[in-house]
Amino acid sequence: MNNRQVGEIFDAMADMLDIQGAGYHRVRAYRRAAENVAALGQPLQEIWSRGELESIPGIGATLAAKIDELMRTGQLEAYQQLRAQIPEGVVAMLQITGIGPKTAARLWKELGLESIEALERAAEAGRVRDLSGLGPKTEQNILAGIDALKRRTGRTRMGDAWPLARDMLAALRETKGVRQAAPAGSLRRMRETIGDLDLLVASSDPESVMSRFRQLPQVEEVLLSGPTKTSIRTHQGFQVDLRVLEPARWGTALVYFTGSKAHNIRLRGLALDRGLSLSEYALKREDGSEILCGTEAEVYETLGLPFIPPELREDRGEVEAALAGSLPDLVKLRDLRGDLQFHTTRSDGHHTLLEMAESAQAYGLEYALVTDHSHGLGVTGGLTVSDLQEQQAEIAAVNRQLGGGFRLLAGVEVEVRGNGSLDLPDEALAGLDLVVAAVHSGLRQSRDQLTTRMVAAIENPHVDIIAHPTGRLIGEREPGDLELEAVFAAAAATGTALEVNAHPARLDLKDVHVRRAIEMGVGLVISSDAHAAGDFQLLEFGVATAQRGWAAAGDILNTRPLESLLDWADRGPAGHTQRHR
DNA sequence: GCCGTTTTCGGCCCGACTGTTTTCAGTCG
Repeated sequence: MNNRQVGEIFDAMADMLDIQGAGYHRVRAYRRAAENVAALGQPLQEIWSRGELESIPGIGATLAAKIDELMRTGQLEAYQQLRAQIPEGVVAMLQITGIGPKTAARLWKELGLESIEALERAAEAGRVRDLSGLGPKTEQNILAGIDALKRRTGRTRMGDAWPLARDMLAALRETKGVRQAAPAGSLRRMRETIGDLDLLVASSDPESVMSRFRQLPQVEEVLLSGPTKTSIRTHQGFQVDLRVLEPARWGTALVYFTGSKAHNIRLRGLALDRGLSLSEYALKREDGSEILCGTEAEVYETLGLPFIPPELREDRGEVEAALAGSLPDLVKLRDLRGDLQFHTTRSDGHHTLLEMAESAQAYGLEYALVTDHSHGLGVTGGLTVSDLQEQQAEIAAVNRQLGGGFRLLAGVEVEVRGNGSLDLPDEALAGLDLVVAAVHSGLRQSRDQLTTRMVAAIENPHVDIIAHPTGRLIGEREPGDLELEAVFAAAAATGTALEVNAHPARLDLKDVHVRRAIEMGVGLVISSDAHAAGDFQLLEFGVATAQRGWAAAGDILNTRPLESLLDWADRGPAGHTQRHR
């Protein structure tokens, strides 16, 4: 029973309790527990075996007992009972926009509808309007919502949502009266996937902004539109919400719409402690007078807090840290001096070594490590020992050509074979500046097998960095079944670094694992995994992921100057012996 | 169901929009 499974059970229980009409706060307690379990970054099972479940925020005696039951028996009586009482299809109705727990319960109990399909037939037949309080419009909205649900492909990757947000905001900025325009919501917090896109605009002429927004070429359908809020659906079925407000209220609005919801609730609690009420419009005193905040910093300051970066706003301890003055000094994009994974046309990259080096230099990097695939990864036509030697000569030539201020480093992304050995000989690896090792095949191995294999790679004295440790592809492929605690322990013991792969499809390690790895003393690197000259910009996503994992510059090895990085890697035998003690 | 320099009970964030109502419930974020 892993963290994800427990979280899903608590979330499902929250849905079912909600339909049953359980109290709002009880339902919220289950949802909060689900979120906090998902945010742990370490196995719930280990916390359970140490008897420390109640140390998890939002887990009290009752929920701890439920987790205990799940861990011991793999079952949960209370969950089974709920499932027996409420048809699965009724719970599924909650996914339809516009249908909440109250409506779902009534459709089920009063119309006998037990699935989305049955609901669709009833709505088409005009039977839904028979319920008091539901009319023809609601019926049409339900049908539109079912249609949207069928087309919905789940959450969108951060890397796909950003271009859409940038395009729409650029268009809105051209509208008269606009002072500020920014993304908000999970996109601004740089979550790996985005549900709906939230945009925020400050303008003296809201109606012009709304009008422009409704007419953007990306818009397929206007879902709702009022003076301050408009929601649309794009042709791809992606929902975008726009809020427009007056510039003087920008700070409170940006805090509010950036969220997370859980973070906002904490801020509101702090406001109440100070006799204030916080909304998206202002902080309000008890006498009704308003404190307007034009910046986010003013909002936090009024609450007695330092500025909390959006990437931390998940109610994962950032409010406590802010109160204690112990917020981390997060790593910034500009702290990165180099990149430690990119590819060229020698394997599966699209540009030559020189083109990639020039792009890396133009991007502002001081060094970059070439890491074409080794030959074991057949699909990419990877490097043999002699290819690697040829490339080293080429690297020297490019370094001479580019001159000072930038240094290309010799490396490889060597394949970790099924048994944990590497598919290049020691002699070939010894001549490189840094060696990156990765698993690309056999990710479906058993937990024991995969973990043993990964630990073997980590303990290999030639290996400096493990690339994309879990192998996941967001929305496409589940991570390998790894015992990450063992991987982190091995990495910390040997001084082998783990990668935070910046590609938006990977983001691997992910945020909560970054945080756990740092706690365990693991050194990290942020790498672009660039396959084309423009891909160094992806580093931004890797930095954001590290920030979400509370990483400071000191936790990230490629923030170091070249000399210091090479000292760490120390290719000499003594250095390795020392580091792999 | 959680939680506590308001501590074992009584709180638990705040507001917009819609559809259906004659003043508001439900949903959403």
